[in-house]
Order: sequence, then structure tokens, then C-alpha cells
Amino acid sequence: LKTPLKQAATSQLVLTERQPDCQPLTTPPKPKETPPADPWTPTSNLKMLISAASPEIRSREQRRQLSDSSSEALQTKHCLQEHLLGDEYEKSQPSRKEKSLGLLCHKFLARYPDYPSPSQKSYICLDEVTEELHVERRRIYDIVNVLESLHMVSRLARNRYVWHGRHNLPQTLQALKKVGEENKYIQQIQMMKKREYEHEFDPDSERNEEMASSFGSSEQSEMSFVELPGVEFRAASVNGRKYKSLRVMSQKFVMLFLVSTPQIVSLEVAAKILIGEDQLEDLDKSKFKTKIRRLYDIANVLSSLKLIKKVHVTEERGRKPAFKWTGPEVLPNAQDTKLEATSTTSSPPISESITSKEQCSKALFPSKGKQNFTRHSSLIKLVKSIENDRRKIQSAPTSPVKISASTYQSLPVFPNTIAQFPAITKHQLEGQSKTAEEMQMKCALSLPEAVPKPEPSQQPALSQPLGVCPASHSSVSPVILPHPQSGVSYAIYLHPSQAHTVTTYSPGFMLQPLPCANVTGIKSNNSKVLNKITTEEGDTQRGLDEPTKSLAAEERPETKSETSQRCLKRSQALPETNLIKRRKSDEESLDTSLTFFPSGYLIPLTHCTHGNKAECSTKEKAGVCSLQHTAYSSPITGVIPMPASELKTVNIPAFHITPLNIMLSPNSIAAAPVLSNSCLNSSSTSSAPNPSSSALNFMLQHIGLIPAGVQIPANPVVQHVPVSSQSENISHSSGSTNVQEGKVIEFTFYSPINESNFLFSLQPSAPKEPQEPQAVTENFFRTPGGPNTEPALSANSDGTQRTSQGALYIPQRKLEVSED
DNA sequence: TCCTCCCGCCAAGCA
DNA sequence: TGCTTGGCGGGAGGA
Repeated sequence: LKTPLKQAATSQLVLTERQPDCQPLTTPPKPKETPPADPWTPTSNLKMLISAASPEIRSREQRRQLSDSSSEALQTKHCLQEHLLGDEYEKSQPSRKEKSLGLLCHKFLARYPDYPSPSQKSYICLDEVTEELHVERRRIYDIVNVLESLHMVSRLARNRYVWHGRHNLPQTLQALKKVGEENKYIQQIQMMKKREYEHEFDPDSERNEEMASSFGSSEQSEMSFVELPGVEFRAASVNGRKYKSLRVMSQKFVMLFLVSTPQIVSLEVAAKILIGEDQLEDLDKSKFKTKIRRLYDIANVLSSLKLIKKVHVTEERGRKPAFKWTGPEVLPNAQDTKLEATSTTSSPPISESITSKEQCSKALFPSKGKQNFTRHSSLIKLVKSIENDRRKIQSAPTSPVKISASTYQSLPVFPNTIAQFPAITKHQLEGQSKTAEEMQMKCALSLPEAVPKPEPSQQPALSQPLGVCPASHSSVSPVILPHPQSGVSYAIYLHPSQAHTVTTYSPGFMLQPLPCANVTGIKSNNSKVLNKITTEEGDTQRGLDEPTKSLAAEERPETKSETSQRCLKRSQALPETNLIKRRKSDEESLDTSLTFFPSGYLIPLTHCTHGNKAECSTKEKAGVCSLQHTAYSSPITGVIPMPASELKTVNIPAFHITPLNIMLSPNSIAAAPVLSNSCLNSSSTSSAPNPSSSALNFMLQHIGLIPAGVQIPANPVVQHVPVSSQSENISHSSGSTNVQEGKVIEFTFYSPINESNFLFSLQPSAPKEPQEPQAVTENFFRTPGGPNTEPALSANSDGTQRTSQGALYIPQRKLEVSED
């Protein structure tokens, strides 16, 4: 940079030696590094000596100078510019992007035709390529390895490859798809997601370990390179490294796209699956990172080949990088190719052709497990008509939209698919006016969550192992509340934030996933299942969003029109889908079409045992198991769900109930039927005690719905809970809520004793007076006999007076309940 | 801060 | 033994 005059004058040769160093693509100059006092580096010194000693070398250098004169002039100019602009030099260097593997791959591919004439083979000489593209050999290997995995090139000899172009691509892709199916990548993806959710909730649970082991065992352990006949694999390192090579990884990566629907694979999932094939247990961060790095390498090349395209999948836990398959559609085993997959999997070959529909059902009904049920459309109609009959029996007000929405939300956790399940199944089975593509899309959209799902209607849901339920779906965290005095436990279903408070507050509390109903609304399901996919270009987004929208749109009207039916269906599935989906974004997603209204609620754990379909059907016969029995057998009962639209109206998002106030008096505990949570594992349909008014009253008193003195007559059949005349207490203690913003809250209440569901409507007895939010909350959770124990209440299980009598004014602002 | 991924070390394996 | 091949991870540019 600031060469001393002395040296500049010393040797023209040295100068010319240095000038080419300015070339960006050769050895970068390091002017700054040159110590001003000693510009003679050992290298230059040596070169000068050699040059001086050998005329031949000198003349060669001169020739090179001449040949490069033009570019040199430019470079000199460049150098001068650098001198002038100082650290501008660095900017003149090719940016990182310009050196990207993707761009390099583009350059590489541009050298060869996509479909070379078979008669004249193109050969690739690595030396030439590296020289012409001005890259390191190492980078070319990255490209060539991926191309090799697609049989677009094959290695001929050292330094020498043959270019096949895209001739073999269809065959290769088909082979890869086949192998991918054989390797059950779909299941692996599902398993992985499931595991992920479980892990999020319960990182050290045995279930996770089981899952991990099953995951590890289910996948192919030593899948090797998938070859095509005639395109043999002649890697330099045939053994050992072959199995870890970028080639194999690339093939697996492609397989993931080919087998999954939609053909979108996130890097995270891909990396985990690829690691899982080695050993999932040793999944450490560095390994994961390395895998991700390699996947980026592969993805870059595949992107250059226009086989995939980068997208982003927005999930509840953030934006994830993913890639979407944009390559040719691979028909599922349309024709049995003469492909030879050298996979060592023992999976039997797939003989039958798999239609997209079948894949769909495959994804939704994984073969393992007992969830492999579908409901025939006729059954759906049957259920519908039953439900209609029930509606007729019940008065119009008894088919509350709100409750329906809530019950609809009280969907299984598994939700996401379960939520759409009936619709999907219906579509699948009826297949009316739906194209196969649409079907596929639907399935696809539900795939991300397509863990093995139980069919709601056809089996006693409680027989479902708890472990199947991904607890982490729960939006409402069930908190097991052990009570030392009674030796029994309660489950409180809380919003995560509340749950957190609880755990913070009381170390004795323990967050434990329970098989409880998913209280999240369908929208949240949708939003999760139908991950919002955004491409960088944005075009794909439209395309992908559309099905999302359409599906969501399809769901919404149904929510109203077929709510009852869904309620029925889902209520039957509740026991096993008792996990309440946990979502951090619950509050944020209140603008969604449906959501639930979180609250704390004490539920004796007996619920999980008592509620089952058998009982339900019994009740149904008796005309008691109304559509509200969505809450049936589910601790969800305490959750007060509301459609988001309504929440919007009353600004409920801020409604929080601090669980710290949920205190049980020893007396009440003693009075309540409580079982240890081991009963949760029981699938027995053990008969509940005879309907007991004391139990019912206990519950009602505990949630502050009736004063301690009020007794509700026990009757398995619908009861009208007398409205307390003392309900003014709660209203008078309030202070801030605008009457116009008040809202009727309805919710179902399941009495494990009565085995009945009760529908409650809450209203302030004096709507003119604003209510104090805290008072409301307190009354919700106070122990019997406490002050202000009489909230206005009308409750019945047939709901006949529900809307007309009950109205609780929900405070507009956040309810903050101080510790009691 | 996290995502991306370039870069080059260095070991395995081949000629 | 030198060269080719490629696994691997540090760390830097970019978003």
C-alpha cells in the first residue's frame, strides 16, 4: 500500500509480482498486513530470487504479465482505487453471496446442457472446473456430490466425472420416493413432531424416551446410496464415509420432500431425521448444527437445480426455514421402474399403487395403533340427524352457539388434525366434488400435526394410552394440585401464564400433561396445522395460503352450522384427547375466529375416569347427554370458551385469572370426591357413585357459582339451579365494567358424580352497575362460605333458561387477582 | 441475535 | 507417498 520508495525502485519484477495479487479471484492482496518497515515477505523474496536465477521463470512471468495486461490494467486501477478509498477494498471483494454455493452451482450447471445428447458424453474435469470457476476444489465436490445423488453426474475416475444431465432425474426421483416410502419417512416426520411437542412439555418423561427409542428403531439404520442401473456409484471412499456422504444425505433429503405432503420440509425436521438415523439419543447440538450446515449445502445445489425453493414455515414457535419441492411431480410408483435401491431397509416393497388419497389416509391413520378408524359418511349423517333430533328436543336456546363454539374448541389436542378430522375424513370418504389435488392439499395441510389420531366416535377414548397425547399441544396447562391433607389431587386447567404462576408460586405444584381436551379453538388448530408458509418471493405464499384459507373458511361456517354434530363427535373423543393445547400465542390469537377463554378451574381428577363414551351413550339415550357434553368427561369443563369474535367485542383478551387465588379449603377437599391421578391411566368405565347433590354442590360452591348455603337437588337429569337471590353481592362489589361490554358466559360443567353436564350461564344480577373484575374472579374461586359468595347464577343442564337469564359481565380489563 | 453457509483443516482412501 | 475426496466445524457475513 505504502511501499517505500526504496523498494519500489528496487525491482520492477517485484512490483509486477505484487500487482496480480490485486486480483480478487486469485490470491487476495493483503496490503494492510504488509509491515511498512519490511515489505519483503519471505515469499516474494524467494520468488525474486528464483526469478533472478531462472530466466525461464522470468520469461514465463513476463508472458503471464502480457497476457493478463488488460485485466491487469483494470486491476491496477482497482488497486489504485483501493488505495484511494482505503478499506473500500474489502467491498470490492466478491461478497459472500457472490461466492455462494448456489451461485457457483449455477455457473457449474451453465456449463452443461440439461439434456445432453446420449451419443456424446460430456466429461467433467474437476481441475478445469475449479480453474474456470475460480473456486476451490472442495466446493466443486459439494456440488458434484449432490448432483451425483441425483445421478446427474457420475464419477468416472479420479478427477473425472460424466455429465448425464437430467435424463435420469425422473427415474431417480421415483426411486427415491419409493425408498422414502419404504423407510417410512412420513411416520418419522410425524413421530418427530410428536416427540418435539412432548419434549417441549415434558423433556424427561419416559414417554419421550420410549418415543425416541421407537423412533430410532423404526427408521432404517443403514440406508445407503440409492443407485440406478447403469449409473453406478464409484465413490472414492466406497465404505465408511459413503454412508455419511453428502450424496446419501442429499438423497434422503430429497426423499423427505417426495414422501411428504405438502412437499415442504423444514431443515430442522430434516436434520433431526437424518441424525436420527445415526442415533437420535445422541442428538447433541453440534451434531445438529453440522447437519444443518450440510443441509444448507445440499439445499443450495437443489435450489440451483430448481428442485426446491426456500420457504419459511411460520409455526407457533416461530419462523422456521424450510424448503418446498418445486421439482417434477413424482407419480407414486406409477410404473415399477427397474430401479435398484440399495437401501438396506427391511421394509417390504410397496406393491400397491398409492393414490394421493391413500397417502392422505395413511398420514392421518398411521397403520400402527388403534386409531385406525374412520367414520363412514353414513355415520356422519346419522350423527347429524341424532344431533338435529336432540336440538329439537332441547329448546332453541339450548343449542347455544357459544357453547358450541367452545365445545368445538374443546377439541382434542391432537388436535390439529383431529379438529379437522371429521371434515377431512368426510371429504375423503365422500369424495364429492373434490379433486384429488384438493384432497391431497387438505391432508397435506394437516400433516404437520398428523400424529396418529384416534377416531373420535368409534372407540372408548379412554383406552387411548396417555402417552399418545402430545401434551405440549395444550394451551391450557393442567396443573395437578396435590392436597396433602386429603392425599388427593386436583387438576387445575390453566392458561400457560397462569400455570407458570402456579408453579412459581407453589413448588409443590407440578405441571403435568394430562389427557384432557384441547381447548384451543379450531382456528388455533388451523393456524398450527396450516402453517403459514411464506416464500421469499411471495408467490408461493399465495398458493399455499389459499388452501389454508379455503380450509379455514370451510371450517368456520361449519363451526356454526355443524357445531352440534362436531360437538358430539368430539365430545366422544374427549377423554383421550384430553390434553389441552398449550399455546403461547393464545392471547395473541384472540382475533381468530374461535378461541377459548382461559380460566382456572378445579377439577377433581375423577373426571378423566368417569367420562367415557359408554356413559355418554347411556346419557344420550336418556336424552341427557346433550351437545354440551363436549365437556363430557373432560376437565375442560372449567374453561370458559368463547368465540373470539365475542371476545373482541368485550375486549376479553385481557382476562386473566391468577391461579394463586385458587385455594381449596381442607373442608372442601374432604368433601369432594378425589382420586389420585393414577386413575387417569385407567380406561375403565367404572361406575360412578350415585348422583350426589353434595358433590355437585361442592363443585358449584367451589367455583363460586352458588353460595355455600344453596343446595342444588341432585338428579341425573337436568336440573335448574336456582338463581341466587344474593347475587347482588358480586355485582355490587364491582366497579368498572361497562354494561354494554358485558357478556353472557356460558360453560358446561360436568359432574363426575352425576355424570351429567350442566350448562351454566352467568349474569350479573344488577347489570347497571359496573362490576369489579376482581370480585368476579374471587367469586369464581373462593371457597365456600367466604364473603361475597353469591354470584348471580342460573344454571341448568338443558340450558332452557340459559341465555335469557344468565349474563356475567366480563370485565374489559385484565383481571388481576391478588393473593388471598 | 440468529440464520446461512464459506472456508479450510485434516483424515480416509485411492493410485 | 502424494493426491483426491469429503467430513466436519469455526466463525463471519447477512438478515
